[in-house]
Amino acid sequence: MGRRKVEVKRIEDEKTRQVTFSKRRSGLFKKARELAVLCDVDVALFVFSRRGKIYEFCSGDSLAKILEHYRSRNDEAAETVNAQRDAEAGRHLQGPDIGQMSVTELVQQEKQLDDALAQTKYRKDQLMMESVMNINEKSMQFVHEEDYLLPEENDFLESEVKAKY
Amino acid sequence: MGRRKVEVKRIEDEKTRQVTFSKRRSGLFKKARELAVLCDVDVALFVFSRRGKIYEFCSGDSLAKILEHYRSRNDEAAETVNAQRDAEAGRHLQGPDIGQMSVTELVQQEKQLDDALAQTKYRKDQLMMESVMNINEKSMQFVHEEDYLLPEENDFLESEVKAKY
DNA sequence: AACTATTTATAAGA
DNA sequence: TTCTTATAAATAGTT
Repeated sequence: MGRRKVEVKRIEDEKTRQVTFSKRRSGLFKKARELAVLCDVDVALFVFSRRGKIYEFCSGDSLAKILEHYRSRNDEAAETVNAQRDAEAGRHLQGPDIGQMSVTELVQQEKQLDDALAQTKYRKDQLMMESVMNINEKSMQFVHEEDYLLPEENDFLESEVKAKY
Repeated sequence: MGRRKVEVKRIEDEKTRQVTFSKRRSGLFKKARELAVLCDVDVALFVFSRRGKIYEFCSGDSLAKILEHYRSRNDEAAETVNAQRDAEAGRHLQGPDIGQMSVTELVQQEKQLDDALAQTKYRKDQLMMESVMNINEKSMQFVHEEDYLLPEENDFLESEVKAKY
């Protein structure tokens, strides 16, 4: 949005970077406030400059109130998850108590869960695709294979299969 | 930015509000990321929908590390313990072998991982926000971006604020 | 979920 | 730094 289109990568020229920081920071806070007001939601925004300045925006209530609200919801979610885990008799995910973990640990845990989830989904899709292919081989032999070589048809098949589960 | 100029006040029509929320939320997160990248600063953004869903953006892991460091700077022993636990984090999520599971089991596992992931994110966000609050409390001054609407005063406030961390 | 008329943000320049 | 302005980007209402 300016005289020229700009690539999204670190601005090397310090003066330009500083000016851009100032302008865009203002714009970002303005938009954060607008989102909060227009859509009646809570927004918390923090920007930490390299020199250690902190710029903060918190919609409406104080951050403390938002956090309190957030905490109660979190606790509810925790109860649900814990109850489920107890019911499962520890069959699967025996991790450390999340409540005791540091931010760094939680970030790491989040990555691992993301990985595990991706692997699980991949394996699940793999199995399901195998099943579908078996069905096709056994009951749909009248279909010409060339039909599936068309990109559109292929994409269609893939997405439909995934969408069902 | 649209067919009409829009007043910055709560959108009463629910459907419109929902659509606007979706659009503007995307835009806000995009701009948050751009600011972080272009200006090489840390940004943390939390949006809480009315239905309790949380959308968060944090630039890199660097912010988590900054916050974590800040949290534990008064407790060197804690850092050591945390580091040890970090190293061991990978051992905690020992589930059954995915390769041996059926589709049904995989679906169940996926749900559990989803839950665990959600829980982890909640807790991470909670801790991050607590950390930010601690920083704000300890640095006696910070920028109130609520004052954004008063450009002159905002500039005055902004000029000399520095956080200690 | 796309489209497009407009408004808004902002990169350069003064 | 502040203002100006050409241009890019976001988005409100529409389909």
